[in-house]
Amino acid sequence: MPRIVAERADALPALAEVFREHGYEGASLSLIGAATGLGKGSLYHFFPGGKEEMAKAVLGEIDAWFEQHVFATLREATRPEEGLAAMLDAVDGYFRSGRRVCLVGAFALGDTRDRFAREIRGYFSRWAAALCAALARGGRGAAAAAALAEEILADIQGAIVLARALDDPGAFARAVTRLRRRYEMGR
Amino acid sequence: MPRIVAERADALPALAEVFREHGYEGASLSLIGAATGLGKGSLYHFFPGGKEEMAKAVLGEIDAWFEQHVFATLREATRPEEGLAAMLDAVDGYFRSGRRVCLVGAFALGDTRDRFAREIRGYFSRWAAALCAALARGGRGAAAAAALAEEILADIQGAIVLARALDDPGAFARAVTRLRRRYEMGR
DNA sequence: GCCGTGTTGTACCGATTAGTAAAATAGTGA
DNA sequence: TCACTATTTTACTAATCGGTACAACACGGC
Repeated sequence: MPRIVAERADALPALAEVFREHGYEGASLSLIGAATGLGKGSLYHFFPGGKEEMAKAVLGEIDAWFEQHVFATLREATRPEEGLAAMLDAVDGYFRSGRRVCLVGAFALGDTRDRFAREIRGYFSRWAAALCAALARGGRGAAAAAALAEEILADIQGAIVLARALDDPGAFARAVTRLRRRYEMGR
Repeated sequence: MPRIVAERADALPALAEVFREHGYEGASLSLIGAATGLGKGSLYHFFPGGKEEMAKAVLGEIDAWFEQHVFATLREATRPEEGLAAMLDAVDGYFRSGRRVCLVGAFALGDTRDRFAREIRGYFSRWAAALCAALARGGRGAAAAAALAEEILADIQGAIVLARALDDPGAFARAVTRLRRRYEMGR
């Protein structure tokens, strides 16, 4: 089995960047080819399902990253506040302190949502569930924890929108420190 | 001057809906034609600048609507809490209680932002400014008012993302009531 | 009725789209 | 070296893209 350097997974980061910047429809095969350095032949060799399979693979990798670095941390932290602080650190890093967009959120706003409804809903609902559980372990009632989890997620996603709209990453950074302070996870 | 039924402004609502659902790139002229009932000839007669002019017109109308129903209300309300309550009512109605997306926010997340950077930034910065002023008149310090205004905007935009992602308009409705309660504007 | 202007339908342009097919290349195990 | 297979290049669809040009149409003033 010829195993050169090329791996399907190697193309995923560049692929993700293209979808993030141009959206699903806007990510043309020529843009994808330029970003990944792969010709159409290679792309369809690795992703026989075309663009849809590429986007699904990207969503899968994003999901796995959050599962590992965010959801698991939230679930496993001995003290819930530590889990929340770790989540904010990971999120701040992942979204490049407001300079990077949430691909899942961007997909959710457009008509692309219907195509990847399962993946999008899974990402956010598992994030909300992990966050909710951590808040509940922190002593809050089930209802309050659920409401708070939703508010925190909305704050993060909204801050990304705002940072892009105002062209001011600071809007995202301020949201993160605001969240850190509110739940007394200051650093 | 022949003044039939057709007015350029008559096409704007349908036009806005197409851009909202499909994004700027995804809003093809055939989709636009189907939604407005106008052929290409008519569209380019009313909007010689093509899609870009159509989108600018839509953004302008949205801006005017918010200026009239949200920003002005925030500025003119005798008691600031009334202005905030009126804003939440207007926003809840405009976004169809979470079943409708914010076109400006959706544009901000994609590469369409660069094309309409001025309009997008203006919309959000004027909204933030009006909200900030109302909060300041309510007795908060300048810095606290600015931070709070940003948080409220992020909460609204993030709730729209969440509602779409989870396919649950309730996520938006809960955010609105949450905001109403927090600032004691219950109804 | 006619004229002029505002509106619309239609044919067309070159460019680009996603995707297919197959020939050519390159690396690996024997 | 050879055979086998993974990978890549290339050429090619058929459809659609945004946009242009222009002829046909509809209406109001006269």
